[in-house]
Amino acid sequence: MYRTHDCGALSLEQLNQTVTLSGWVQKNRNKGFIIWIDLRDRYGITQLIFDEERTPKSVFEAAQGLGREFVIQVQGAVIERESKNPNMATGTIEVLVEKLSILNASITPPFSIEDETDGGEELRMQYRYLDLRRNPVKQNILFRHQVSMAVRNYLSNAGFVDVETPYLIKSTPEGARDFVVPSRMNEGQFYALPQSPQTFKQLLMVGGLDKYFQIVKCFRDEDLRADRQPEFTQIDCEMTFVEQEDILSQFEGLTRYLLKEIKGIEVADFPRMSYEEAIKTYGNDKPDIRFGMTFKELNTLAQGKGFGVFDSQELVVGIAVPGAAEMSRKEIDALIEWVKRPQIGAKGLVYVKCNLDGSFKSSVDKFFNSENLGAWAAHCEAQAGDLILILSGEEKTTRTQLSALRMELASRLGLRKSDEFAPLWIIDFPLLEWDEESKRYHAMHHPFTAPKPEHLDMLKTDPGAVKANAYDLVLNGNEI
RNA sequence: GGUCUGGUAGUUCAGUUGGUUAGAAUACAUGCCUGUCACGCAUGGGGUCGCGGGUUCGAGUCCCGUCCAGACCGCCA
Repeated sequence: MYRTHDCGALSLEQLNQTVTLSGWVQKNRNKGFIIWIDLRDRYGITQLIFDEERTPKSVFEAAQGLGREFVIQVQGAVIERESKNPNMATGTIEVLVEKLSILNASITPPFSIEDETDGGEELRMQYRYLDLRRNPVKQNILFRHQVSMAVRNYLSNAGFVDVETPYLIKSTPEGARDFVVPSRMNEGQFYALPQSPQTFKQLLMVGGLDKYFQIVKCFRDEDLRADRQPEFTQIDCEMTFVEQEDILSQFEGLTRYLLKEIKGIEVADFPRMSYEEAIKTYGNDKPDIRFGMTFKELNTLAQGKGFGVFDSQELVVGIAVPGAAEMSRKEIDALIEWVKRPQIGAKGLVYVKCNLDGSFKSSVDKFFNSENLGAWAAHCEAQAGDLILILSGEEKTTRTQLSALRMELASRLGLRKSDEFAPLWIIDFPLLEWDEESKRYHAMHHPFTAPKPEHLDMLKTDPGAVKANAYDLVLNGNEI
C-alpha cells in the first residue's frame, strides 16, 4: 500500500500521543533500530528511535519486521536535537517510540521516492501518484500555484477582468491544426478546441470590457518538442485603445512583480532589442542575454584569403568562448562532431585558440597568418585564453547553428545560471515572412498583428520590409 | 511525414573485432552491528538482452522488418 495522505500537519504534541503515520517511511537499518520517517515540509525527515533501555520489547520486535515502505501507528516522546547534516532539515526531531504497530506494508516501489530519484521519466509518469510525493515535483505544483495567484492579483489590481471563454467552439483557423470533438447533437459535425481565446477576447473588447485577462488552456494539434506541448496554459490578455508602449510597460510591470513576489529578485535592466539586432548578435529571436559570446561577422576579414570554404559562403560568423583556449584537441574534435550532428547540421567548425602568450593556434593556419588571426580576435573581442569558434554557410542556417552552439557552450560552462533572470523585449518583428515553398508571404508572428502605421505604404511595394506592432517577451533564452 | 539516438536485472546503466556461465551500482531478502543521517559488513534471489525474421558452427553484438521512447527538421502565433 502506498502513501495516500500527507502527514505534514502533524504537530509535536500529536507525536506524544498515538498517531497513524499513513505516509512514506524509509527504514534505515542501522543497528536495526532507527527508522527514517518523512514528515514532509513540517520537519523534514525525522527519526524514530528505538532505545534498548527505554523501548518495550514488543516495539523492538515490530520495528524489526518493517519493510521499506509501510503505514504504522506510533506513539512516542519527542526529542529535539541538532542535525549532523547542516544542508538538510533532517534529524532535528526524533521520536522515542513507546508503541508501534504496523497497519500495512507496501510492495517495493518501482523507483526510489527521493529528491534525486533513479526513476526515468516514463516510469515516473506511469506511477505519477508516487512521483508527486517527491519534493521537486511537489515544489513545481506549488510554484505554479504561486505564479497563478500572483498573476491574478497583479492583473486584477491593474483593472483587468478575469473572463472564462468557451472551450467547445466553432473552428477559427489560426495557423495550427485544430483538435476536434465530435458533436452528439449534430451528427457528423465537430467542435474545435480553441488554439487561443483570440476571437472571444476581441468580442469582449468590442463589447466594452476594456481590460481582460484569463489564465487559459490552449490546444494545438501539432507535433511535440521538448518545450512544446499540444495542450498548454497561457496568460492571455487584451486591452482596448492602447499603443505598443502601454502593453510593453504593463507586462514589464507584471514580469517584475512576479520575479519579485516569487523569486525575490529585483530586475535592474529590462532592455528592448529589435528583431534584427537579436538575429544579428545572437542568431535567434529569443536570446539569452545573461552571458556574452555575441556573434561577430567575419566576412570582410576572412574572405578573399584563399580559404575556399569561407570564400564561397554567404556568411562567416564567430563567437569568442571565454577561457576555452585550454580545450584539448580531443575536446574540440568532439565539439566539431557535435555541430555536425544532424540536429545541428553544420558542415564543419573552424577554431582559433587565443593562447595566453598572445600567439594563435587555429585549424586554418595554412590559410591565415597570425596577423589575420589577430584581427579576427580583435574583431571578436576575444581575450587571451579565449577560443574563437567560426561557422560559415548560408546566412539563416549558419546563424541558427551558431546560436545552438552558443547555448550549448554556455550550458557546459555553467553560464546559464538558474538563479539569474534577464528578461527583455524583442520588438519590431517583420510583419511578413516569405515562404519559398508556397511562393507567398505569411504572417510571421500571427495573423492578428498590425503593421506599423508608418510602414503601411510599403505593404504593396516591399512587403518583406514592413515591420509589425509585434513583440515577444523573452526570459533567459525562452519566449514567454 | 523525415533524420538521428536509444530499448539489457525492480531501477540507472556497462557489455570490446560476433566466442566460455550476460556484469556493475543501487533496490530487494536474510544474518551481524545501539547514534545513524547515501551507515557499514557478509550472504542470497533476481534477465524472453523490446518483438519477429535472417546471416553464422555460434548473435545482447551483424542485416532486414516491426513496436515503443526521446531529440531535431517539417509543422507550431
